[in-house]
Amino acid sequence: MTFDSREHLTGLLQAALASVAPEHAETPIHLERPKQADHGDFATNLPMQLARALKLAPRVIAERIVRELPVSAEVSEVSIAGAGFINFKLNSGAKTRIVASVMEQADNFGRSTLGGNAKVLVEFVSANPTGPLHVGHGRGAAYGASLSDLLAYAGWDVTREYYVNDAGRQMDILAVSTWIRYLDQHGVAIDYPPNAYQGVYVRDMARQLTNAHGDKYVRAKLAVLEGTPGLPAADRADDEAKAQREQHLDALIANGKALLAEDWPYVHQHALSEQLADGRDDLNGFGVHFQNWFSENSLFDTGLVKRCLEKLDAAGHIYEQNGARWFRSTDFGDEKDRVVQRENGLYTYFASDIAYHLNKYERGFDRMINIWGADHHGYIPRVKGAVKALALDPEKLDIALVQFAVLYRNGEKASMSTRAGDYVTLRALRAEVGDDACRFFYVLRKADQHLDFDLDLAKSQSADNPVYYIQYAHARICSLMAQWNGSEADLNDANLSLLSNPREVALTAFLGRFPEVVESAARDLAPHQIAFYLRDLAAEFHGYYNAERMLVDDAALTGARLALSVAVRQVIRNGMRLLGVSCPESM
RNA sequence: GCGCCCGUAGCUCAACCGGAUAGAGCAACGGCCUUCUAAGCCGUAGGUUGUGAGUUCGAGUCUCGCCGGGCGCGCCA
Repeated sequence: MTFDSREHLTGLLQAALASVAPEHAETPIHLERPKQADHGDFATNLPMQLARALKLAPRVIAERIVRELPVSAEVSEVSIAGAGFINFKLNSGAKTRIVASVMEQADNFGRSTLGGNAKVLVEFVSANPTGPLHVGHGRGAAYGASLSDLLAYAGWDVTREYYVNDAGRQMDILAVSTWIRYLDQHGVAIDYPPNAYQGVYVRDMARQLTNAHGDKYVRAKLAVLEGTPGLPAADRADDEAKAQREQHLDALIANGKALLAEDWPYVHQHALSEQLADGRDDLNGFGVHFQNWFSENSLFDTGLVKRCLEKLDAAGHIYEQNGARWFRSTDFGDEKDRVVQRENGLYTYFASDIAYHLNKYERGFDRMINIWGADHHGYIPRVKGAVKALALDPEKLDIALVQFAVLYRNGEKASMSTRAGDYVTLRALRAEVGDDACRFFYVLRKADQHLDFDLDLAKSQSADNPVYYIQYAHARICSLMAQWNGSEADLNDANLSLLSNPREVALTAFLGRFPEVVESAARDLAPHQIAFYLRDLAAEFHGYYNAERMLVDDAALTGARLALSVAVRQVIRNGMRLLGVSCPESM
């Protein structure tokens, strides 16, 4: 197994180092895979790292290290090159062994213990349950799910969590939106506020209310509108008009709460659970699953928000000003202090978020990863600040930002306007391009890069589409196996030494990289590395397939080549599973 | 204005935490199907890594300035 090869070479180098420069024996050995094949299978820049400390030319150090290198049967050639690299070539046995390893470890090939079974919480999506998920949430979902699966594969104990913003004004707006639609359906025509939720799903929920409880929630128009400032002209976009619209909406909410009294929570709850169920259904269909749906309201119910602020207060980080209570986040690197409790007594979103993070720490995770939309980056200092103020370890908290995804159709941007309610939903995107292409395209870019999502390309069943390219390699191998008149188990005894042509050697080396890619991707929180690796692996296989015939008269050679092919298929499966993309057996 | 992120082939993006000659895929051009799936393969062309300095054996990668783009700067969430 190549991983052993890496460790093996490290051991040889450490031994040589101990004798050449005992005082620097602890220097970390960095082994890399050279880009160029003639630079060998592995290379180290160790001599260059030592050059300054030893005050010697790198090549001189390289010569001394090579002289002291223990003899190894695994290594066929050691050379000094460039400014002071030491290049290693492995013997062919060491390389083809990887094929047997893949077959033996099967679904577990590439699995790592890097995470040391540490408990990590990955929180993602966490969209307000006020309407269907859109394509921006989709990227967070795809990234979070793949990252979680990747971390689990790399040895972490992963918990996937969705933070449900079920408290606060946005939920009230959804409830009042539903109620106004409901009233309209019962002949009580209220001008629909432009800042209420516009989507057709609001009407659907209103109808559901009627189906369940008839006209129970109908109230007189005058009562509903009582005390509201009214709506300014629709074409006014000045600050005064905007403020008035907000006041109008808040007054409608207040009236709703008063008029419906104990029935208001029902309407509120109905809207919440409908939207939550819709989102959950959507995500499940997308292959995105959560262990926890964490309610923001529960933080108030259990008194944690209060306790949390008391704790901060006791530590002297809270003060009062203008009737509100402020957290002195500037003491912890934020650019200004932040309100945690408003003049009207209500807690801000930030207050419950502090409590949420305290709760995460109290649950005993070794590490927490928040996946946020990049537009929230300004929020990082205050959350980190709150964590520090609570005397918790900020190093345990990682915040991964996901940039926007912009859809392109026929070369033009697709509309993403939330206000008009005509934005592209995740569900619509999934239906249009399919879950496989969707998941793959979302993670084909580094998360912190803007993503141009080309709908036409994702849909195209052509060579241009990288999803099919990889799936096709997998299907080809399945097809080969179906046509071969042998049993797969026999491949375990294949004579791998027959895999000697350059393409075969290159392909086996490529398979050996997979565990390294898994670790690197996990370390960098970068599942896109898996996607790139798989595409390159598929390319390597397609090239091999076109150059050599697999099913030949020579049974031994056929066996060796099919063993290699099956190993490729296995690695494709393992990688695609991390990305949540299927591997059809035929296309 | 201040803060964070980003500028790599015509386009979309990689580049193993500072390494060797910066790599893929589209698009362009030229080849390969009477044999295992042409959703494929082979080849050609395409670059002063936005720009100017600095750090050192060595910079796409680190530091600073400038230019250009995105986002954020609520008692919203």
